[in-house]
Amino acid sequence: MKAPKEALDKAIPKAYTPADVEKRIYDMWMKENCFSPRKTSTGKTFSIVMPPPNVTGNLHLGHAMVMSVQDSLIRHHRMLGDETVWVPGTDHAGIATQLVVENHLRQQGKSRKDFTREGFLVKTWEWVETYKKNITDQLKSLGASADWSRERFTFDPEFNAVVNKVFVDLYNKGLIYKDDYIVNWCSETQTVLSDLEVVATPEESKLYYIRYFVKAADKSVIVATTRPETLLGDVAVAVHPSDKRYKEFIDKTLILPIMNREIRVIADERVDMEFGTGAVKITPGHDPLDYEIGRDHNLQVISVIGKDGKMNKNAGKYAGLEVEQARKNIIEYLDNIGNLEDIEDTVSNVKRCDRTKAIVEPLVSKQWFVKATALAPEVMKAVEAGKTDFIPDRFRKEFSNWMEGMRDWCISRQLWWGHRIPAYYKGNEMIVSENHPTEEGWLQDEDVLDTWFSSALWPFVVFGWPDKTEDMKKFFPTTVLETGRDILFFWVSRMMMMSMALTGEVPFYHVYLDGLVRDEKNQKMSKSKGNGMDPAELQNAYGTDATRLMLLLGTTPGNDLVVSRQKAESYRNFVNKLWNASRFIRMQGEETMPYRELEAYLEKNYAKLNIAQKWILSRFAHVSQAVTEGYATYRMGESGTVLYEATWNEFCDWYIEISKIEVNEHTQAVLQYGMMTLLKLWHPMAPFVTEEIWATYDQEELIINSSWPTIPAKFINDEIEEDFRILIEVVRGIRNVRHERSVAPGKLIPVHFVADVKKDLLVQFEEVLKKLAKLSTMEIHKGRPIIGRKVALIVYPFEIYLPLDDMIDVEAEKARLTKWIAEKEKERRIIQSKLDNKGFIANAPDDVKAAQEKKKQEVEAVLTTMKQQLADIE
RNA sequence: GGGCGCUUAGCUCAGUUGGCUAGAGCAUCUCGUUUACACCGAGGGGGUCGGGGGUUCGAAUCCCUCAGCGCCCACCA
Repeated sequence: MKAPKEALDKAIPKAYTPADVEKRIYDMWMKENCFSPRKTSTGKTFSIVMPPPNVTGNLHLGHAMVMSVQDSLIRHHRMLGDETVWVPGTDHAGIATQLVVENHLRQQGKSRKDFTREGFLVKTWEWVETYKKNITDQLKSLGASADWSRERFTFDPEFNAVVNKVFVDLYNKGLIYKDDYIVNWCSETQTVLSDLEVVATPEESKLYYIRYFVKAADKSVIVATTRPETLLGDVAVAVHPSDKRYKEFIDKTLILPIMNREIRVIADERVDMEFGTGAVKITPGHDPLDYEIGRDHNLQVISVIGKDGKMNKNAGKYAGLEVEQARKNIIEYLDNIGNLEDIEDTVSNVKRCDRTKAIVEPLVSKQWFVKATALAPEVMKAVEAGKTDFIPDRFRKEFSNWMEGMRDWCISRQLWWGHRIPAYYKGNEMIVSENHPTEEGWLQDEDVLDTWFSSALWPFVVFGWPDKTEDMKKFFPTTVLETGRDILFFWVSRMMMMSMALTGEVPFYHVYLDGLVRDEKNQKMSKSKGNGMDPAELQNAYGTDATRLMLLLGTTPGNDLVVSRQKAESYRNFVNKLWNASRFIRMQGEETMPYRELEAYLEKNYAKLNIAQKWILSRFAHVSQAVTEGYATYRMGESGTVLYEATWNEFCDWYIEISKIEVNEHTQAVLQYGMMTLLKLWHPMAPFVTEEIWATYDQEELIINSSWPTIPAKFINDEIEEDFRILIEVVRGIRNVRHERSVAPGKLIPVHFVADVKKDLLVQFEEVLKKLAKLSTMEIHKGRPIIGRKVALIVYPFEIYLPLDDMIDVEAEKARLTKWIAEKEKERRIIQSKLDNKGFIANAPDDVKAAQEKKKQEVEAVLTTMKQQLADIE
């Protein structure tokens, strides 16, 4: 029943071309509704909420990695038979989106100010709609098997309603409040930022030493500052209470230069005696620490810098100047009046806006806050109790540390794009309400909420919370949250806080954190560096499956991943290998059987299978277990590596090659079963190519809907695996000798085996050995054959002699044997020393001891033979 | 200033609770037009697991220490 080879040859192209199949397959999955949860037999559920990408963002490789990991988990669990759901969506990304839209407007010569708030929002929604399509299309191109019927947007109207409700609830519970506080102000975006959105970087700057005189005395204190312009807002000078230098000054009154204001010297332990002069000027209006010290000492707050980044009316004659200019003028003036003592070069931490890189000015302002300090303890309790764990575990500690030291979370933003704060004002009255008050005269708060406020609700809002929906019951808490480690604090912590506060439960049982994606030079990829590799480009060049494999294999959770075109290429090659392996199989015969029937058939006929067939089935059983285990423990990188090796180095290199030599009535069944098993095991990671190949096997269902392999226990056969390993080594050994002796590739040579045990193995495998090792004749002896000059090698328990009379170089042979013996002797010594060690005998587990014992026997047998051989040759 | 991570073959990395003669891919060298695949096949070379010390019968794996690199947090003006 040989297949019409030429026909198939034409039908199945020699190389896999991803571009031809990916879109078609994805559309088919959509059409067949493959991504919705299905009620199944296991009774288990598996749910993931997709970290919503910024709606205006472009998908980069970091996203691609996160999505690939999630998709493979989802596909795996779907195949396991769990009721599986992956909820997709996008984030309205307040500040980022607003900046993008403003940029577009700028290119058209317009600015936000040319629009009314409503007009600007209309414009923004237009942009968002086009961007959203763009990003979801990219997600789909990656193969994301998310349930698109559930797609959400963090700023859709329903979401907005929930946000309002949550805000009101938390406000009523005192967990949201409005207060004056020193906040981070970005003068470029004209909004406050949370602590997390501010990055401090060391920058060169000057340290100015300024003298403040004591009132009505001939004494003075010198303070050091990097920001002399804030002097105008000074309300005190602080020293450490135990600083002997300043003991006499405490509670004395100083005259603030320029302003000639009377300020007091106070003592506070937060002052660092080592820094500068040990005396620090206190400006509660423009420094977080000063603000706290000021608060504790009941000091006044004087703001001298306005939200526009200019000196304000409190700055006297400097009012209206840019900060930089004011600084210059002030220093000049202080120098003139003799109060400037010194200027020193220094490096200080400058805080900049994470997004715009503009300098962030600390200033006091009335803002809305979430009382994170009250929410954090519940989260920490849950984490300590192990309700949520972290993969890898080290992030648990990092998370807890951060939670512990957290300050309240500033949630108001002076932006237009975002959930507007549901607070309303009339005169001095304020109400917080889900809906706009019906009476006349109430004006809504102008500010919007930090984007992360709504993202924090994502894991339950997408399931219909606050309603008690079926979905909530079934899918919440979600099984695992996977995301980049860079948003552990931004997002993960806030979801935890909100979830504990609102639902009383953790939002997810596992948090899986990815590392960062880096380029070949080990640099973090980013748009600003211009080294970002575009996933779409890689997908086009090498295929989506190859791109995914690159991101999934050889990685460990939490560790950064270096990507390169070279890597993508090698996975493209692998995908092609898979394709061709199947191509070969399909060229052998057109008949196929449903997977399960095939499995049952092989089980029934197991006894009649040959050794190679039993071997590969056993290997599949073990590999399948290892792959499954990898998924279960969130070590998919390992699953992939194991599979890769099994596919290429075992199935393709050995089994397929042997199947060409040793054909029996079960060959087709084993080949097809093996191939289909591989396809199933690969499907979660390489969905497109596996679905495409699967289709050639004429199965009753799509691979995406098929079940995860559970190889019959009957197929496990450790003894056969061991025997087969020996046969592989025999072949390798002979090939090695041939190569070393430059035996012409096609030349057949005779071989003699000495086999005192396991002779059957050689007999059974004779045909295959002859073909694989290019042997003319094969004789199997007991005891030692006498066949003249020969090359000897030993693959325990066999001795192998190749009578290459015309090619034997006696000296070379002696050298080879001597070297080999030396190596074996060394090995024997190591083993012997272990066995002689009474500690080893007493403490090592039995299987370790038995293995050493066995190895010793083997080594000794080998040594005896080789020494004989060496003597012979001489 | 605190906290964390990394250092294994030329490059990129695996290595689960200590039990190997330390693995893979890419690169490199030799050979090969065997009808699945040159996006291939066969064979080889290459590592005292960053240095030092310790625990142990046994350490790439656990502890201490030093060095280099990287990340996170923080109110040194």
